[in-house]
Amino acid sequence: MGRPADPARRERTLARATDYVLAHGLAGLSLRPLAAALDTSPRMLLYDFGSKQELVAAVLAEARRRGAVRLTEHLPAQTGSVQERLRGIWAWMSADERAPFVRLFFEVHADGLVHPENYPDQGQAITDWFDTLGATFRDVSTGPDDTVTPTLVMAVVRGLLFDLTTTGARHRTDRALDRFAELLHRSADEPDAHPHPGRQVVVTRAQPHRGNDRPN
Amino acid sequence: MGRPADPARRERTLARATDYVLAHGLAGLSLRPLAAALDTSPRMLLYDFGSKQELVAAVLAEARRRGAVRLTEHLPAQTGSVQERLRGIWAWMSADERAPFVRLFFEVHADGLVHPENYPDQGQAITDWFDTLGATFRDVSTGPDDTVTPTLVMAVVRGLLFDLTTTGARHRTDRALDRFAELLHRSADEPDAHPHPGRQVVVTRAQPHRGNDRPN
DNA sequence: TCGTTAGTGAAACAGTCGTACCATATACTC
DNA sequence: GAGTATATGGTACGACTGTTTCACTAACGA
Repeated sequence: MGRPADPARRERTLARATDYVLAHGLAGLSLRPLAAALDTSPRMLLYDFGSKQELVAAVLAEARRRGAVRLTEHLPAQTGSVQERLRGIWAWMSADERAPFVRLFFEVHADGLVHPENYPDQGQAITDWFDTLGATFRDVSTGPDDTVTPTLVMAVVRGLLFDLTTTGARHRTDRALDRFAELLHRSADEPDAHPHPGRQVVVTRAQPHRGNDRPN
Repeated sequence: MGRPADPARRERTLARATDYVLAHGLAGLSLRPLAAALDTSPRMLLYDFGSKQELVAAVLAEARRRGAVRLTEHLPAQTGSVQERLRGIWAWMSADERAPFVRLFFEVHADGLVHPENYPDQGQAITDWFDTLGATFRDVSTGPDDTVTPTLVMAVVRGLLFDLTTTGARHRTDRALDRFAELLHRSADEPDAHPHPGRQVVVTRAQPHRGNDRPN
């Protein structure tokens, strides 16, 4: 009885809103301009999502979903040398098509530093990479549950992305990644040519999520 | 003739405003709460700084100045092994006392990605490290004008800071840095055990500042 | 046609924002 | 005292914010 609901409209709005946020960023997001760009009204945005906060959460989830899909279909297995795999990851993540995602990623991180209470599972966005990258770089890992290698690889990629997005120095960042790939490649060839006491298998898998300075 | 100007007041306000921004972040900064916390009025803030934008610029310059002072007095020369130097840099930058600076740093970067026109010299904040770090890690550089090694070192530090501030995983990030230090150390011992054709001295010093997608 | 539910436009509300205007107070020289 | 430049308080403006309220239409089953 009554007019049937149309969930497709909400999905369509969500998709277009995600496009909009990827193009314009999260910081200055406002309902009225967003609604105007989406050929709808702030009234309908609240009708569909309840509040701006929930809308943002839905948009971020959608963006994450899109990024995850693109990634898994791009990193199927470990093929080629360490350098080739690393270069592949870097080329994919630093490509111009990924720039909106990278930008949103940094924006969310920065906002999460000021308002950590709004992003309860942001740490998971980091640790989720472990399984994927751990499998990709198994030959240069220190053990089956090695979290240090994925941590370092992702730190290099994120740090270089930070540099690239700030300076635009494509050549310099490309070469820096090559240098890292070379370092990592050597460690595979000579696993213990120089014994270092600090080298040991890591046991910890998931670290507690920052229970330090903000007691909230 | 007339009442003498009191430039000390502006300096005092700037110092306290910088404290406030380091504590509360840049994103939600508003004149009225800021003025209230500084025992002054929005009227005086505009009187001293002209506009909010100029105030923010002054605060960022002051924050950068503070950070630079602390750094130069902490990294005097290259002492100890590569690992020790790298660990020293990491320990200093990831210390809790630096957290407000790191947070502001990431916040400015994220805002710069959305509004690059507001940060004309942000690329310099990256390339400024080259001289300092180039001197610190001269023994593992590929040449006197090597920008790749400082780029990679800073990328690792920034990427791990990104991880640490998100997940709070102190132990895991510490170990990841140790792993990188080990990789870098080996490359010093065996400078060319494995010849790689891609290895060569970099000539470019300062890259053009991202004149790509935003023609403004 | 009527009842019922979903969708939607317009307007208003209560608040915040940066900033401008106007008056006045303060501290100095002459 | 007058003259003058600096410093400051108070207030209001116009533009924005997320959200709410009221009225209304659209689409269905009975």
